Amino acid sequence: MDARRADKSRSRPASARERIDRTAYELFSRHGIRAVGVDTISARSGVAKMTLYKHYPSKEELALAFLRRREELWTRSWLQQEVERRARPPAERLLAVFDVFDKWFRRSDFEACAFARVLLEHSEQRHPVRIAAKGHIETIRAFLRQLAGDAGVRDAGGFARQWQIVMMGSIIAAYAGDRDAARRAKEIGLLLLARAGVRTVKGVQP
Amino acid sequence: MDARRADKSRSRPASARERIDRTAYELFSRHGIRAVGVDTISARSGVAKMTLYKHYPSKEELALAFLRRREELWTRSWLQQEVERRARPPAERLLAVFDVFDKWFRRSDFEACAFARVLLEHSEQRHPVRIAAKGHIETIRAFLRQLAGDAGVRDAGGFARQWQIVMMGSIIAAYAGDRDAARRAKEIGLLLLARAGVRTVKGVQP
DNA sequence: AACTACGTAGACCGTTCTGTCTACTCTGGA
DNA sequence: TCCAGAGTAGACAGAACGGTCTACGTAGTT
Repeated sequence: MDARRADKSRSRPASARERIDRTAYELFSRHGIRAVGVDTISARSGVAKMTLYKHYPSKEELALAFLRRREELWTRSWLQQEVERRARPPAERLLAVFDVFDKWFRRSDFEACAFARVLLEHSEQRHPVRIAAKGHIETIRAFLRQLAGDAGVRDAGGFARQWQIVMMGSIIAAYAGDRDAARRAKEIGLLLLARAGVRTVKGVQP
Repeated sequence: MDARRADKSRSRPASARERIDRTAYELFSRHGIRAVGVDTISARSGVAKMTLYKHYPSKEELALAFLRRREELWTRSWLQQEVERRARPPAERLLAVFDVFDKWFRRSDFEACAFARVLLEHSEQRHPVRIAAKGHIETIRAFLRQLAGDAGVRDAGGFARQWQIVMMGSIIAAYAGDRDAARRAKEIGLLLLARAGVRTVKGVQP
């Protein structure tokens, strides 16, 4: 078991669990939870259904695990990492969100925001999956609030909420076909920063 | 038949077709297309399934009819009407969108944007329902573009796209729990109008 | 009185859904 | 050598899905 952990990074054949997680991530990200059945995940991952249910007692648990993975891979390892790589000053980092989005929106496999999709998929207020999706959206906002605070914005909380409105709106717009949604959103971002009295090097591209 | 048409506005018992449309509207608006089965619509409307399939040859056709009805009731009879009722000058009308949204977001039965939900529900690019949802989003944007043009905005098309980004973002934010999303969005709207060089009576509330 | 248009109830079909069960195989230690 | 752990294939259950069919009821027209 320890040996198994040790060379996790090595090119060992992926464990059943990993294959389940990866496949669920791909399919749930792209199509949503409702649109993907466990049979499909079982087949596409090459893992027997019984094994899947040994790791996750229900589809709902699998969905929750998917959302956690989405936060790990999309929010943290991708969005935050990319933003921090592209700029140092917090205000520039906020703007960099839209540079990262710009590349994302132009990918042929652009899949939109999994958290928003899952949120809209579940209309029942107290549904665990909906609550989880809300939580992951809050995680993103906490990151924005941190940047806004570091940039010297007075009401960092309110600012972050406005920034996130622009972010989510641009994602839907892009999914509806507007390839330039990120550029338009960045312009709005510049207005928000200007009003907050934050100086920026107006538009640092990659 | 003519007699039936004549007193359509009278308090006659609703026809089967009307009951189907009304029920489909309520359920699809709130829960999405995938989450609602035809059996449920049949049962809740009190209309036999065969009658439903006599009016709509498939669930997909019913979904398309729902989207058309949503445009009729939500976009035109509600959003546009309310906006035009609340203000006369085009710039004020643009801002009024967020006053209307504010009331909407605070309703206990706030159901978010059906077009966005349906768009995210259908990942297949060429799916008729997805294409229709895109079209209805464009209809809303055409309304915004008209107002922006009337307000003297130079690039009315681009301006409308930015306005819609803020609108859609605020809807998702509200659905994720931010009751004040409309107020925040209106502030962004003021910035956009100011930058476009449009004078406004900063914040005319109902 | 007979015809037509519209609607009903409910059985039914084939498929897909989540979730369970059995019986078997492989592999890595003790 | 034997055993435990992990995984396999595939059948299966029970419900829900979209969609079809029959046989019947009823209201209005001619």
